Amino acid sequence: MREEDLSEVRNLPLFRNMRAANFQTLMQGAYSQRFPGRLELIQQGQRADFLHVVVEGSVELYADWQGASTTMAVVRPVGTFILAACIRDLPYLMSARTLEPARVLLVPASDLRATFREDPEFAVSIVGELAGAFRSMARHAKNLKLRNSRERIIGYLLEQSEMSGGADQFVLQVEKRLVASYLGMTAENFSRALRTLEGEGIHMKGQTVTIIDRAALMRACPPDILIDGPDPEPMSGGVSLPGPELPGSRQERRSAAGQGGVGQQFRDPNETRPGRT
Amino acid sequence: MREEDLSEVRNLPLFRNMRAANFQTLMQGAYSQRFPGRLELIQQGQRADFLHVVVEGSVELYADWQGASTTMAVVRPVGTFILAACIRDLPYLMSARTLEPARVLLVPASDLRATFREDPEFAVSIVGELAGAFRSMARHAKNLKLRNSRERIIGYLLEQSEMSGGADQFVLQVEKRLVASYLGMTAENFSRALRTLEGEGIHMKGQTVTIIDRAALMRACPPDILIDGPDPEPMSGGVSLPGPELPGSRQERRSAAGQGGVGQQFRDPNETRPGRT
DNA sequence: CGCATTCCTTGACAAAGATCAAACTGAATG
DNA sequence: CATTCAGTTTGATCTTTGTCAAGGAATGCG
Repeated sequence: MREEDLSEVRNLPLFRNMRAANFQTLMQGAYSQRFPGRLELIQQGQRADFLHVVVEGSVELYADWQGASTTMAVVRPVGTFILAACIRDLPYLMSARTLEPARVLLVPASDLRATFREDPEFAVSIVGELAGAFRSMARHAKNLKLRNSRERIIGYLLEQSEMSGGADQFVLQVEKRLVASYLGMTAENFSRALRTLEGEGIHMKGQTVTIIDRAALMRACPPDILIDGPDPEPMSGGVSLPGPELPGSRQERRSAAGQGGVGQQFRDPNETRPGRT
Repeated sequence: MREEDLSEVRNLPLFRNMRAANFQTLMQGAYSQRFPGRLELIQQGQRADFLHVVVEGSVELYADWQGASTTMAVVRPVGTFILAACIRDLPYLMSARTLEPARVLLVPASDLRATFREDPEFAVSIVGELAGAFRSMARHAKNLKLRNSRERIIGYLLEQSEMSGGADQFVLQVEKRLVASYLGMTAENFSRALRTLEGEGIHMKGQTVTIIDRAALMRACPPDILIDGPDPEPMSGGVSLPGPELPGSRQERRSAAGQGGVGQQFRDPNETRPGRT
């Protein structure tokens, strides 16, 4: 594995604080591998033998049942996935495929578990990572259950804007169909909903989103750090879509777990009207 | 705290394997508290100061946004909740309220984190618990995204049957409205859907469910261990509804964590019983 | 016991979302 | 530069699900 990649991995929240010797041991058992685009890396139901770390490219996590399929997350450098399955030594609940050519670091799950007992700092990192992944998934479920499709779209776009440092214009990082699937709707519905958002605060041209009337959008879907936020200390773990890039910076890539959201406020927890569900 | 309760707690997957001395220390900082029914224990957005262990009664985890509200889980003895928030020292993503009078053990999050570094076995338990909670939440999201309401209901009932040891008749453990909310639909829709399932494999009388035609149900919603199953080694963490009881055993209560279906027994005779409160 | 809640059910209706088919777009390719 | 192909958009239509309103059943309490 290349030095540079090693140091990137070493800087992951997951590996950052462990003892150098243990990191070295872990990495000796690991290996880095290149994959072409659109290749299935793992299938749901398989056993978890390796923790996966995306070093380059991007990987989609998805799930299917009875012919239906849904995107659960996209992981970009440097993010990890299927940590939970490795820890528990159980079958994956999701499948993974590359969206584009990618390089992935594979860390044997057995080494992972062994090192966990050896190195308290590593254990702390692992548990923090997992807790973050849990919270991300909880947010995902809340989003699906508490908002309708229109609101989820607005929430997503505002979140993307937030991740672009609050910019009013940014570029979607993934295909719309994939965003639609992630947000739990059909591509057609997503398209139509975007259409109706034109003139209500959003302008779209290709993959470029422009926020015209932020206030109106926030009225239509008040952001909530208990749904939209990333947690303050970003975790990888691949439970969200990647952040956007600003228009005209095509090759600049950040971690999907990346930037923390600012400027979002709590809602008053006391106002509870009859629920939607 | 009562001896008996302590030993129950000691037998939780989370505390079972830790060193006796550490368990004792943890429990010394902890305290047990009684709450009346329908009382809000924690509100989403609050800071996580204590890990909660339900010793008696039952607790609902729910979330709301803009007046809408949805049930995320119900925790019964002996199950834990909000572990992830404690680990990360971040605000809860969910609120919790008692459904009935309950007794809850409160373990200071700081003690939890300290003990984590001290005791590798405890660390292993924590991470296992969290990994399980993550997977449960992932299942929940998959269920919502890949199945329609009718299928989710069938899946739920088949799962409940499974938890009753495959019995064809069992009693719902929680109000239907709550099940409906958990499954991501309105109570009205739930009621109607159940109605149409009469004569298609299900018979309902009050809270008692009878499975008439299991094969038909499994055709309508093929069970999938990557959605419905509990993981082999059951975790608590409160990310599912509790298991049913067989008709005519009203007072027999099992752990919500015991989603793992059958045969989870407590009572491990080699026991330490730490002190006070 | 009867009243008051709370939960559950039902009906009529409206809205949201899915499906199917077809056309359009834009980038990659020969 | 035409072709191709995946992705996107659009329209028409249908299904699913939510909403509102009201009645019924069960339960707890005075």
